[in-house]
Parts: sequence; C-alpha cells; structure tokens
Amino acid sequence: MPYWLFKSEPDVFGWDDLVAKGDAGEEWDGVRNYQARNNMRAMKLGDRGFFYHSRKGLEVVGIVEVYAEAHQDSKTDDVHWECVDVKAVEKLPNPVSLDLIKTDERLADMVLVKNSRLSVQPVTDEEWNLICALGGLS
DNA sequence: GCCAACGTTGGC
DNA sequence: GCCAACGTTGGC
Repeated sequence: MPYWLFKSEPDVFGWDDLVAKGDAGEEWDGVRNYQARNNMRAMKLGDRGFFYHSRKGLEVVGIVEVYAEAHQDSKTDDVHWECVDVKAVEKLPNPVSLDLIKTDERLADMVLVKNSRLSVQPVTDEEWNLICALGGLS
C-alpha cells in the first residue's frame, strides 16, 4: 500500500484543527500544483499519510487516512483541481523533526528533503516504517 | 522577514 | 518551443 505526506502550515490549518474535525475530516483543498494533485488522484480509500507542519514546527506530527478519493476541489470552479478528504487517525507520541529526518541517512531520499516545496508527496514503505518507529509507534 | 528554489505564464 | 519574468513555497 502506498503512503503519503501532507504538508500544512500550523498557523493556517494544523494537526489540532484536523483533530477538531473528528470523523467528519476535512477536504484537502487549495492545492494548485499538478504534481501534488496527481499524487492525490493516485490515492485510494484507506491510504494513510503523515501530517507535516511546514514553516512553523517543521515536524511530522500525526497520521491521517484518506476517506474520500479525489473529487473536484469545492473551493474552485476550475475542474483541473481535485482533492481528497482526510481525517486524523493518530498523533505521533514523539513528533519527528525535519532536523532528525535530515540527519538519518536512511531518510536522505525522502521527497521532503529533496523537494521541500511539494505539498503532497509519496512516502516509501521503508520511510513510513522508520518514521513511525522514530515517532514512538510500534 | 529574507531569499533560494521551484513552477507557471506569456511574449517572441 | 524557448526562456525571462513573475509568483509562491518553505527552510532558515
């Protein structure tokens, strides 16, 4: 199963905001980048992803689940833009910082490190398992 | 707040 | 189809 990573600025929409939505979850709208959109199009119901705080925090804080596959972004009339819906699953007991990720050579190839500007990105099984472990999940 | 890196736009 | 100009992102 593929894994993903979603970035958001905590000042705009952070982990706590998603948790507050509960099972209703939230549309991951506002993405206006084709690569990021294509990643969302590839997502399947039940896929999981990390929630990462950009600009402030700079750490992986939790795990989200895709509960609606790609559909048109309700915030625009432009049919080119689609998004998935996600809900919070679990908080990482120990958030995994970008600093830590950058110092671990096993994570050196993460998109987060190589292309820091891509806001929705794929994560490999190895990266997923390692970050879960570093984050304190078994 | 700065600015490097990246993606997009549009004139030619 | 090239590439300069511009806008945005996100680490620092």
